[in-house]
Amino acid sequence: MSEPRKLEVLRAIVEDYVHSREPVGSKALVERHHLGVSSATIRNDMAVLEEEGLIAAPHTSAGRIPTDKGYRLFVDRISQVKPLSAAERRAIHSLLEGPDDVDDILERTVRLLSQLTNQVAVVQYPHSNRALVRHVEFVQLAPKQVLVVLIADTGSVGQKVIETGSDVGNEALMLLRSRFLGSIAGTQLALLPQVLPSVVALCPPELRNVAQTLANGLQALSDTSREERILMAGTANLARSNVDFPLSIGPVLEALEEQVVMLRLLSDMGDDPRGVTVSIGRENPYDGLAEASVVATGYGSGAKVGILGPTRMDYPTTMAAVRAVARYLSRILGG
Amino acid sequence: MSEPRKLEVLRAIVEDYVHSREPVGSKALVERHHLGVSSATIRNDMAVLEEEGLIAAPHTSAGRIPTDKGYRLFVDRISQVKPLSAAERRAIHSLLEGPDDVDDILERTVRLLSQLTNQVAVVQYPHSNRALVRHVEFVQLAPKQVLVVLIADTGSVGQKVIETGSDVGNEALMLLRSRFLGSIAGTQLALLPQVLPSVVALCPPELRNVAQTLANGLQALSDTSREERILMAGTANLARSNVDFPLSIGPVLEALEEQVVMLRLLSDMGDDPRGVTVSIGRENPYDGLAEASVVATGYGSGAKVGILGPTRMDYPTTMAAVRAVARYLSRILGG
DNA sequence: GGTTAGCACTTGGGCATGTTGAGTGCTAAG
DNA sequence: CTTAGCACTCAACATGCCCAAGTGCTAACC
Repeated sequence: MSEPRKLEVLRAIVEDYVHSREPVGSKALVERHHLGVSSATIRNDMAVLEEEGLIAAPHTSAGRIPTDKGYRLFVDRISQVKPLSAAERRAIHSLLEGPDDVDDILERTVRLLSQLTNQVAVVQYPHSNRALVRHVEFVQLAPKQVLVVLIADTGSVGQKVIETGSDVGNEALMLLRSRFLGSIAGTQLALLPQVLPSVVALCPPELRNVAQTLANGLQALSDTSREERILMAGTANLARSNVDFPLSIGPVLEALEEQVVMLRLLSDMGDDPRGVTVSIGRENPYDGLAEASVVATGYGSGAKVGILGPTRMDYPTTMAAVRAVARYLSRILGG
Repeated sequence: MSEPRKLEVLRAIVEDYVHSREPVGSKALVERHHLGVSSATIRNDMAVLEEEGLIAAPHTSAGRIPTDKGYRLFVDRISQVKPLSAAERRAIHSLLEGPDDVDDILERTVRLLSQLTNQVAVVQYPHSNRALVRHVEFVQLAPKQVLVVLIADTGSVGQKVIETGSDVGNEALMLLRSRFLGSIAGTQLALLPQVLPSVVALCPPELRNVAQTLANGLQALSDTSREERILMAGTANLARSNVDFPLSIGPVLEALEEQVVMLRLLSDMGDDPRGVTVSIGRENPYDGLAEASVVATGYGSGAKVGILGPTRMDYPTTMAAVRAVARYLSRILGG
């Protein structure tokens, strides 16, 4: 049996199944694709594919459907990225226009991606490790409550209310503000842990406690700031594509709601040199996503964009869309 | 026929249907509820109820299910709010602990509410009309880009990137900042539209253009600030409760994703003096929610909290939960 | 008048049975 | 290695049947 044809058969099965949603049989296969052989030969090939765990039959007299492993092989070795249509390119281009506000851009991106792919789109807030501290503000909200605001030169703003053990006077707060600002303005957010202690140390002893608390707050802001948040759109697509599997949609929605799960998932997916990374079905660490695949890639300086959908999805097109969107996103937001 | 019993029958039908999910017949009714009459009598009553459009039969030989109108009557005149269980009270109480950060509180609230009711919970960011301007910051991001930050004394922070037509020097920006800050610090956000123009007018002529642009930005921030956003949780509950109606879940997810739709919906629901407002099925303006009900109420100074679920829901319990959560929310966040 | 028992009638759901068609695996020949 | 042929399997569909739940109606009852 010829190895190339075997792959060709797998490819045909995947493609047919993806858009018919029905197990595909040997006869239908030879009709729709002009492989130069008869259905009997295909049957033999399919038997082998099944033995190798690449396809499976729901029941005896049904056609075959790809397994997770089958999709994996398809994605890795067979499929080639499909170019986007002109309309799609245009839609992405129009992202370039409009306001430069990060929030706006991300929101529009995630919507666009969900429409492009008909899946749930997810985007992580951009990493701002290289971002520099632009401004620091301490605002007294209540006697023992201070709002700490950290503004980066990227335009990202982090805020947090912290409790100061004791009552800080407004003048003291102003003093601390200018101290902090003077010392850390212009430094990278990522370097804050190294810089902050010395600022605290230089404060007058009676303010040192408060200064430490504030420093902790700033620290926390720089860590968890916005890059630990995600935005998503198109959850309704889940209902559309899964009319036959209404069962599995619950766990998927749960996973999507748990930002922690999604962040974990996204960051666990290494960066494939080929452009996009795909995680298929049970390859996913989270059980609720056993019937789902994630197609994602990095953009900017390491944050992720991607989509989530049923394992039975059109990988080539989806991968193309994700890749294209990520590229534009990188371009707009800069490295 | 006695009017009170008729209502009693409707109540019984609603209650049974809500937790059995099956049309309820006359015989089952007399068995489960000790109404002092026979099934034949109930049948007569049911015929009347059907005539009045309060209940309907899916097909000839099936029991009856409540119509939207039936639920409406039930909610308005029959049901009495069920007291929460001790465990539920405890869960809500524990909201009082933990950080005072508005975002944290809202997030925990919405999660709690969705668990309490097994529905999708929605909460609108608190209205901050009474909020005072605490701080204003202009940060230059690029030659023609300025980040405008508006901080209120409630701890809410709004930010927006705006394009200034021309290049503003840093000194000019600092000047403008102190002008604005001096004039509007301490004023209510709601009053900004009246105050801002005079600030602009007092600026040196060469800066007036920029000042106007910045003022517009501030204006926009105070309008749309955060009260125009909503937070939600528990979308997975949709899948759970709707195993039989997998069809309708799509449109509902769409509606939930459109913050505009939800905001409209929430604000269209007047504030019922009895505590909570209910919008049932087709009473909802949005078509996708024709099979859904919304139970909501105001908290704090006018923002809304509530839940969304299938028309077939346990209204008394749900209403109790929403009301209780709203009360605690008001207490924590203050009027 | 309201209530009730009784009864004929409707109808969806469950079940057993039969039929069909897609699809397989195997074998033997090319 | 490929292919034609064939027996076999099995989900999906259809058909017919019966049953239980439920209704609406009528006539008697209090």
